[in-house]
Order: sequence, then structure tokens, then C-alpha cells
Amino acid sequence: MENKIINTAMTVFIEKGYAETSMSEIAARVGINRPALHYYFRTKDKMFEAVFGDIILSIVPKIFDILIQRDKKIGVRIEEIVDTYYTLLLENPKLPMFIIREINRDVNLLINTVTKLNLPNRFIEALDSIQEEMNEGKLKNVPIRFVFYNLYGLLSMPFLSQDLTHRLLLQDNENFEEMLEEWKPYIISQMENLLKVEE
Amino acid sequence: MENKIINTAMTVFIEKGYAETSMSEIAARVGINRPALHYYFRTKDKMFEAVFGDIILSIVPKIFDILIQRDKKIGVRIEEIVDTYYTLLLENPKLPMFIIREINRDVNLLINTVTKLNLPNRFIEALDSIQEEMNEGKLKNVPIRFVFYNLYGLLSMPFLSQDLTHRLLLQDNENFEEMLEEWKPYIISQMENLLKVEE
DNA sequence: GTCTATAACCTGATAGAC
DNA sequence: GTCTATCAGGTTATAGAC
Repeated sequence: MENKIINTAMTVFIEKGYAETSMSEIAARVGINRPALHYYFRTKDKMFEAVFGDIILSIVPKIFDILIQRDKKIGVRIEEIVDTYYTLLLENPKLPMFIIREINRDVNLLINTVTKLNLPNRFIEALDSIQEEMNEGKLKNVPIRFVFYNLYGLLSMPFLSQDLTHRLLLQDNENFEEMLEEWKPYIISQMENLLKVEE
Repeated sequence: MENKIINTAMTVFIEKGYAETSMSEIAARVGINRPALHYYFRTKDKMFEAVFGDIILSIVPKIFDILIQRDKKIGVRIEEIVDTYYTLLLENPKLPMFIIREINRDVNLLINTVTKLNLPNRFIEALDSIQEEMNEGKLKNVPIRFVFYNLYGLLSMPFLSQDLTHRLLLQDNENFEEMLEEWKPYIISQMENLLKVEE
């Protein structure tokens, strides 16, 4: 039951965000009523925190293992990252919107969650690995934050603007998924332009 | 008084978004009470629409006049666009968040507003101008939507993630504005990589 | 564990006095 | 025009019966 609640809550929270999600709706979708919800997670906040942790775990660590594979060319690694996120985001297209909306509401939510989940260690490990490649001249020396802006900016933009995309940027006979495949090589090309060293 | 309300409402709406803004707060900031607010704009919706129109006018048309200046190299035009948006966004750092949040809430809001403001004509004019440059081989032939994703993805990312940036991505002695100046050449380089034809 | 009932509060909106 | 008073509806959360 607790799992069923978490899963349902996750769906609704991702769809509507914290502020516009009501306990009533979650309860209704689960098939119980409000007081029963409060029995499992005493407050809306505590329930959200539980959900948020699961969501972060589904997003953040994905990138680490791929980034540190130094035997692979950067273009190949980027392609793997894009593929991995495409799979995740096609199942949850509102995830990027959810993440930035909730970070905007309260940064500490993310910071505390990441800390609790012991992610900073793996985070630093991945960053160090990239930094070392830059120092060795195998990648261009670009501040990490700009690598972040580039990758997530390009990756999330179609999803952040998906309603607009559907209304204005897609041809009649075209679907979102096809467009993403067309977009993929541009992401890779841009990341290579940013990071790849001429041989 | 009506202007004072609009300006105050704009500040609060941009800060918190439609859903989390209450009429009480706007009234309190203006220095009157709720019923007085409802006297000027009968409903919260109508008030928001008025504010939203002003905001769209401050964002969307800026890009048109710059894009159609075909005598200027694309890198120069991009730099002008970045400078223009930097000025606007440094005054209103939450504007990108506001726009995508409200579009996500209801796309038709943007579509209707843009239509009412007679912007589609100028929009099409700018697009046609760019498309013609592509057909003439003066720019690479890139689908317009990908130009949009690139430009706005790179431009808005620092602002969308500004809280995270302040907490994790800035050095101690560094401020946001300095970082943006450092970021600017990367935006230009990426847009050139996307659009510029080798000579 | 799950329910009914209820408390306490905040929201947008309106009626009517001044 | 701006106020007080009020309405109807929504919210989270809890107490207590079963």
C-alpha cells in the first residue's frame, strides 16, 4: 500500500508540481481517502520528500557511470547519455519541468535530498574524472558549469517547451519522438564542438 | 492606480507564478485590500492576462528586428540578441522560469496573447528572412525549431538553474553577472557552429 | 488500517455601506 | 473608488469510532 501511494503520488506530483497537487487527488487516485493518506505519510511535505528522493535517484546517477568511461570518445559518451535520458524522459516528459519548478520553489530540497542519498561522492568522482581528461588535453578545458548548461539546456529544451513544440514547431505529420531523433545529432555535434580536441 | 496594480502584480506573478500568487498578496503590496483589487480587474484571470500581455511584449519582439539584419554576420546578430536578453533577464531573472511555467500550465494563454498582440506577422517575417538566408546558402540549413532550442536552451539555462548555480556552480568570489559574461562567447560559438557556413 | 466528522485556515469573488 | 462583511469552496491536518 505504501508503495502504491508513492507511485501514484509520484505521477501526480510530476504532472502538476507540489503546489498544485492536492492530497485529495492523490487519495482519490489511490482509492482511499485523505485521512488514510495522512496515516502513512503524516504531512504532504514528508510525502513529497519521499517521492522527490526516488525521482532524483532516477535522474542524477545515470550520468555518472557514462561520464567516467574514458576509453570511449566523448561523442560516444554523449550519445549514450542522450539515449539514456531520452528513454527516461519519453516515459516522463514533464520531468524536466518538475525538477526546475521544484528547485525554483526551494533549492534546499535538492541539496538535502542529494546529500541524504550520498550522491555527492559519486558526483565529485565524475567531475574529477572529466577534469583530469581536460588537464591531460584529451578534452577542451571548459568550466564544468558550462558543460552542464550545454548538455542539460539542449537536452531538456524540447521537453520544457513540449506544449509549444506540439502546437507550433511540429509539422502535421510529425510526432514528438521522431523530432527528438532528428534533434539528437545536433546535441552531440554541439557537445563535441564544446569539448572535442582537434586531432 | 491601475498602473500601480499592474506593475505590482507583474512583480509578484513573475516571482511566484500564477498558481502560487494570491490576490491578498498583491493587494497588500499595493496597499489596498482584496475587494478593491477586484474592482479594477474583476477576476484574477483577467488581471493575469493583462500582465501576461505586457510581459510577452517585453520578450518576444526583441528578437525579430535583430534577426532580419542580413547585412550583419550571424555571430554579430547572436551577440546582439544575447546582450539584449541579458539586459532584460538580469533585471528579471525569474522571467524564463515564469514563461515556461505558465506555458506548461496552459499553452493557449501564450497562443491567444501572441495572436491578440498581432505578433504572428512579425514572427513569420523573421522566420522567412532566416529561411531565405538558408536557401541562399548563407546560413546552414537547420530546421527553425532547432535554432530555437539551441538559442533559448543556452540562453535560459543559467537563469532557470540560477538557485542551483548560486549554490553549487559559482566560486566563492564570483558573482552571477560575471559568470554570464564568461558564458556569452560559448553561446555565440555554439550558434555559429550551428548556423555558420564555412567560407 | 481505514473510515466519518470536524477543525482551522486560506482562497477568489461579490453585495452593499460610505 | 475604497471599504467591511460575507459567501462558497478549496486546502491540510487531526480526533475518534470501527
